[in-house]
Amino acid sequence: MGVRLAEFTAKFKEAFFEDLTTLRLRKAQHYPAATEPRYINRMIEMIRSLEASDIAYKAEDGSVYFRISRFPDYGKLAHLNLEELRPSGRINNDEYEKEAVGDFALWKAWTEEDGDVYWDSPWGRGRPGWHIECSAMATALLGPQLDIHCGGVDNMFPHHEAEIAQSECVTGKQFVRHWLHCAHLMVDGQKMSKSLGNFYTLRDLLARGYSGREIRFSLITVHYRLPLNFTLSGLDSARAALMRIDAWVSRLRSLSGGTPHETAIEATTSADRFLSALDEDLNISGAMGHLFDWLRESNRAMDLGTLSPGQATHTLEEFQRINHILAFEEEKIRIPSEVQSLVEERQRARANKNWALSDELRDAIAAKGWLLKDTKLGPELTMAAGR
RNA sequence: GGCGGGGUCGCCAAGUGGUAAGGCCGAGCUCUGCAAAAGCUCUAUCGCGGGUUCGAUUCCCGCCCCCGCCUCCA
Repeated sequence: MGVRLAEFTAKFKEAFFEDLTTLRLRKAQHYPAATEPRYINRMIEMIRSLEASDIAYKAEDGSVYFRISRFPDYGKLAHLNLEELRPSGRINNDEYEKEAVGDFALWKAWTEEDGDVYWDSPWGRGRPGWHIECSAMATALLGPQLDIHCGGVDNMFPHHEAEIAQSECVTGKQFVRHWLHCAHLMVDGQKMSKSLGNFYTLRDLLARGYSGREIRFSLITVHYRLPLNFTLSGLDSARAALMRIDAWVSRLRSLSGGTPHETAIEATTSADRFLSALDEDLNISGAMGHLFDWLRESNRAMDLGTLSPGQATHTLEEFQRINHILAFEEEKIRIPSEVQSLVEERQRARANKNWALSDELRDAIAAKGWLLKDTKLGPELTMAAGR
């Protein structure tokens, strides 16, 4: 209350962009805001165009609605037959001044509770409807026709239907060539919702000691059209799988050298197999299967000593082709100096074969939340995941 | 009720008309000051009942169960 809209939304935007970085998501070229004047103007323009062709009408409450009877394809995307819709009880007919229940708002007349959030329009003060915002911004930036439009399945109806209706009535062109609808995110077997309180924020998970790439891995493992049940044990298995990839990469690195040389075992080009799996409607699980097959095969070759330095270099280069997509490389973790000095002290104890002190120091390090393991390349630290 | 998406090893998850990828966990072995880690190896007959077929987890029919949407919060 009393907080300006822009001020209120700023912190959420900031958190959103932080999250993108944490999850290693490539940034989009544009992040349009529906409140920008150029888009508000475009929305108004579109609504005027619809009004001119008698598809939009202004109702008594001052709001402008889309007359869905003028767009026969409305409901086609979601396979809904509008005549057979079951009244869900959620609509209170008397509350609206619409001609038909299904008509959706293009422009909403200002009401008391909108406060200072309003724009002037040919229909008076008000604000745009949700659907027109997307049509206006999308067509402004991408033109009248989109190759791919993504969104959650839950938005298929009515939102995507409305977008199609508005856009096509204005531009006269097919709005979207391909729709990619992704399934819901579930948490611990239930739909994630505020009322159930069964949600984790990215910050919660980071605070529990999980890293961005572990969360990324966990989220990536399921096909986009299938619901993903997010669990902490899923994160644990992501962590284990990533450590295995890390170990493989560092093993290849220490072996690599010289001129890249193709290996006999992956003459079938593992990276190609990975990528062509993704070409099949983003079959990430199939692609990951290829990655791990490849990992095992080259590990076996290294065990047998049949992988040459040049082949190791080549394998790393091939891996980069898919890591470009996966972005699974290890992150630099910041080790507190107090922990670091304990590690150094322990190394001295080990050099003196003082195993008792060494073990004691490892416990001390563990008490500070770090897991230490001795590898051929020296001690390695991992942040312990909490519960 | 309508529409859509699912039910595959303890958990996660691919896939195909000819007898089931992969990951995690577990077990065994190797390595190792110990502990780990890491590497290798091993582990399913695909919700239920019919049908089609030489052969079905994969096709058809019926049923059961789970999830989502069914209109103005964006």
